[in-house]
Amino acid sequence: MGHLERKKREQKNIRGSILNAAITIAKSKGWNAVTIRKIAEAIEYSPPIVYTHFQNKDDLIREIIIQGFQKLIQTNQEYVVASKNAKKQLLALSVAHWDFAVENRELYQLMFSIERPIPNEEAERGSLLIKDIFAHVSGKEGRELDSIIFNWVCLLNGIIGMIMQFEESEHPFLEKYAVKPRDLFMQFMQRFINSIATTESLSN
Amino acid sequence: MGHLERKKREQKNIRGSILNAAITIAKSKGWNAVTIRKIAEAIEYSPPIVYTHFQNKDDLIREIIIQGFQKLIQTNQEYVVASKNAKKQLLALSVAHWDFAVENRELYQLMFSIERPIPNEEAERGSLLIKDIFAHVSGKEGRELDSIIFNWVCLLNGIIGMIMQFEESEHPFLEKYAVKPRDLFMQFMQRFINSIATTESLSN
DNA sequence: TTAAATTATCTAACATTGTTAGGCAAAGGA
DNA sequence: TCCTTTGCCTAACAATGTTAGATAATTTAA
Repeated sequence: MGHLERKKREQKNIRGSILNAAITIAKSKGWNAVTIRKIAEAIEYSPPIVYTHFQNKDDLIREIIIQGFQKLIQTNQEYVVASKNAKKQLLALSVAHWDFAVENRELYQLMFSIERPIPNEEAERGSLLIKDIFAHVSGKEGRELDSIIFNWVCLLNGIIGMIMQFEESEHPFLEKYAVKPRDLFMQFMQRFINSIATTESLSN
Repeated sequence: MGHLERKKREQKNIRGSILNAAITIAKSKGWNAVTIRKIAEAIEYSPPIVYTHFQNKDDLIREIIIQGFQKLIQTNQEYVVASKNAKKQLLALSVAHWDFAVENRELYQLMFSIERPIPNEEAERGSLLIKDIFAHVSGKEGRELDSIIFNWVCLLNGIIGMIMQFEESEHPFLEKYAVKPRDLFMQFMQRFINSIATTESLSN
């Protein structure tokens, strides 16, 4: 009866392998190339095995997204604890998103894709940390605070998505600026943070 | 030989019907349901007819996107000429995007989808009008001006995409605000515009 | 230990997709 | 009238997600 544990672990490993295989394929050939058969081939099982671990392909993708948000939350926390004052934490938070997006490009694109309206409790969970920091820097609360965070998220994902697109298509915009995309991004976010910061928090 | 003209027109009509059919299907069942066979059925032709007018499905979609940008540019112009001073024009420009996005929801999602890195000269063309207005309001030029416009576009599409997503998933965020999404959007954009406007243009 | 039952996995098939090859029939030109 | 071109179709291909049913392995019960 103690085998049940090992069994479950093995099952989970298959589940994990499926998820990993999907991400690996996406990394090298894009999400369009992520196919049940290719996943099966990668993990050396037959295609139907996927359906013993996921209801269908959408379910599989959703799982990847959820894990993505968990990972992002973790990155956020790591970056935030590394910086002292709240204003710097806000920039750190922004940069955390950027670095996550660069490191997990495909995953990020999936997570924030407009076409996939997936409401995620994970995202909700992560917003607690964010809310704290924003409250501190902006001095706002309640509705106004929500609105600022909303603004930030939009700006953040808008910029990241756009710079990524520019990079892919070798858009002249990036050449014009002789700075690295990451620095460019930081400039943008710094400006936004300054615009919402109280004069108090501006002093340091 | 004069028939050539009429013939071409008829050909173009098929082409147009294909595009229309694709958009109609997308409107009612989403882009995933846009399929060569369904398009063919809608226009009462056989599937291969599509390939006499488009190289492949991607080509068809690209064409839809290009026409979308042309339409958006037109909307922009209409809204801008209807407002007098530059600052109001800037808000008008923002609202034009919003209204276009609401009226052509699926098209908009397609046009600004992260997953589809399509560099479009059309978008470039439309940016001329935008650049003028921004230059006037912000008093900037060159690199700084580009950067502000970039910021605006990111914010704009970020907010629109996000509010749309919230609407679809009946996210509590929208309930908390007892305002209509459009008004909420205008608030956000107004704040941004104020933040970039020179003190000069702030006076009126 | 052995028979039964359960579980893990596979092979084979299905319908749906994009796409292409090849043919037919109408129209136009000689 | 015959030949060529054109417009369109039927039929097929391969790749996709997904399911049904069979088989092999393992666990349980006797």
